[in-house]
Amino acid sequence: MPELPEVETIVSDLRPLVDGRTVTAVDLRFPSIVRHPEPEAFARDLPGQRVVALERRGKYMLLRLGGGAVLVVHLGMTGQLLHKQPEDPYRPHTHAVLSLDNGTQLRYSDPRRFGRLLLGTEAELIAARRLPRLGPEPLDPEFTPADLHRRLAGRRAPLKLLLLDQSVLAGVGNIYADEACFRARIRPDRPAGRLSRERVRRLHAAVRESLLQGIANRGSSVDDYVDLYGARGRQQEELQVYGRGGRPCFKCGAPLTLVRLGGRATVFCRRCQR
DNA sequence: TTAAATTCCTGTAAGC
DNA sequence: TGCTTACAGGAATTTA
Repeated sequence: MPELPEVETIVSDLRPLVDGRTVTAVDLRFPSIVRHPEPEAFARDLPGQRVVALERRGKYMLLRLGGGAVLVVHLGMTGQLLHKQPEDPYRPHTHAVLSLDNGTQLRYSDPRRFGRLLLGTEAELIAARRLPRLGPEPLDPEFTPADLHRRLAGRRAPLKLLLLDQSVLAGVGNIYADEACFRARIRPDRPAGRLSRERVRRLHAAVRESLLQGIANRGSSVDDYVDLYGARGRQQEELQVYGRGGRPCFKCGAPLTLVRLGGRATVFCRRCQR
């Protein structure tokens, strides 16, 4: 699943390849992957536009265009953005192909189609409710333990569900939420608003460390995630709890507990996390 | 405002 | 072997 570290890996690889390039053609092979504007307008308006900056916001990729609009890519669960030559064979479920003025292509494929492409100014996309208001960037130096404490205060939902809530914190998904809770030694089913300042401070550090380790390892390839070139990340080899329900905790040896929180598989260690 | 449930979608794996 | 079924989950939407 592409979460913050996976999207960050793609954006930083994509930057030197696409920054300054102009989109010359758009081929929508599955038009409804475009959620804004109408696919016809998307395919008509994007060609001729030059990419002037690439950013990541939460799990969203933002390609800023010369005209003031932004091309937004969200990978959903199984989305892949691949950098290809025109003669390379298409992989299945390739929904959109963007040709660039250096002769290369960006291809978007997504079997489950939970991902999306958007085009417009940020104000327009927010007004159209296509871009949600996102919480702070966890790796922003200005994001402090006090900020996190304030955002969790008064909330009775399980901690894990708030870590997954993109309006509370942007970019954390199921993998890094479980990993951060383990690293912080906090049970993911604890009511979020009941955590002491000390525990929130630990959680704040744990979230950042988990994400930074993921970036350093070029992401977790537990399912379909690959980078721009189709290569897998290495972070899945470092995961302590995600996907390991019933298997022994690497730290204490006790079998890890698998529960369901908000419909999400959640794994933690009853002995190490309290 | 918050929280929980539902929906979308298909490849994969488990079970019979 | 071949079929059916359950499961994976990000985020929008709906309901309470």
